Amino acid sequence: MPELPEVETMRRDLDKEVVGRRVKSVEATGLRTIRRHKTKKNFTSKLEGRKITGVERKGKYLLLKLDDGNLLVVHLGMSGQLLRAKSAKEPTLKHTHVVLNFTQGGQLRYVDPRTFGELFVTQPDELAHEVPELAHLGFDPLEDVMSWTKFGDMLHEKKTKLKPLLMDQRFLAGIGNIYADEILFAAGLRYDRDSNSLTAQEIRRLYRAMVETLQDAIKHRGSSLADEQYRDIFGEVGDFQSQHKVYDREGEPCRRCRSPIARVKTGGRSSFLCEQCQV
DNA sequence: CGATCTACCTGATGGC
DNA sequence: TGCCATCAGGTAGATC
Repeated sequence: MPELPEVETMRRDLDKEVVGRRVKSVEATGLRTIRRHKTKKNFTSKLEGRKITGVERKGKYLLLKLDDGNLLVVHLGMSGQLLRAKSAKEPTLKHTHVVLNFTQGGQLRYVDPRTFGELFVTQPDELAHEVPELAHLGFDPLEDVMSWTKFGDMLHEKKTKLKPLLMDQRFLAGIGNIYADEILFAAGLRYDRDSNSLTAQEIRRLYRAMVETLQDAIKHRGSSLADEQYRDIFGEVGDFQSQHKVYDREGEPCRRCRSPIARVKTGGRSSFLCEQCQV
């Protein structure tokens, strides 16, 4: 579910809402969400008594810094939500797997119906060998400065289709199925273009489309689709879906040329595009 | 190496 | 009303 804009929206709100708070106690229901820890106690004991000192994001991962130097790593998978509760009395949603109780009152809850997401506590210097998928993340399109010419060199080094490359977290960190389609439309490029076939102008357009689309989506607090499964930490839906040019718009007129948006299946997932505007 | 499939899960939706 | 198939913002691992 959540891609870079949704995770960044949550990061900014968490920075205001939970940084400076101390964890009094932790409730973990079941082991699946905290599967990197062998026991519940092994997870909860690393959080209890700790103060949260900062919140960072790497790609789609949230990293909550603790005052003992450790990190609480959160990956939301397809259906994970972090929700700020002002008190324990607020009704608990089904599929609530982890609850952090703060000393000053209030909670942070992790809810995840499909349980693809996970939480774990680790030491920063052990990230590299304990969490290879995080250590091997590609560059973050908003955090890491890169010239479009360097970006072009990286595209030319790969011999793969454009969309899978944009979504490859080891190449670029944070882009998923929605934003890959939106970025490709904004750049006027098809999902199945060979990454080493782009002209200098197309590379520049793609780089610009990537940065602008992601920034725009953050301004709109991310995308919530029909099921409204993406919610921010206050339980509110995002607004960027109203700005989508192609994603989930099969058969609707292209906002640029009026021809119907097409939907194709590739690699088991849907891609949306305008056959006229994307070449 | 790249492309494609499978598995991990629950829940919503649509056809019959 | 129910039953079944299909689909969903992610990722890793197997296979060809």
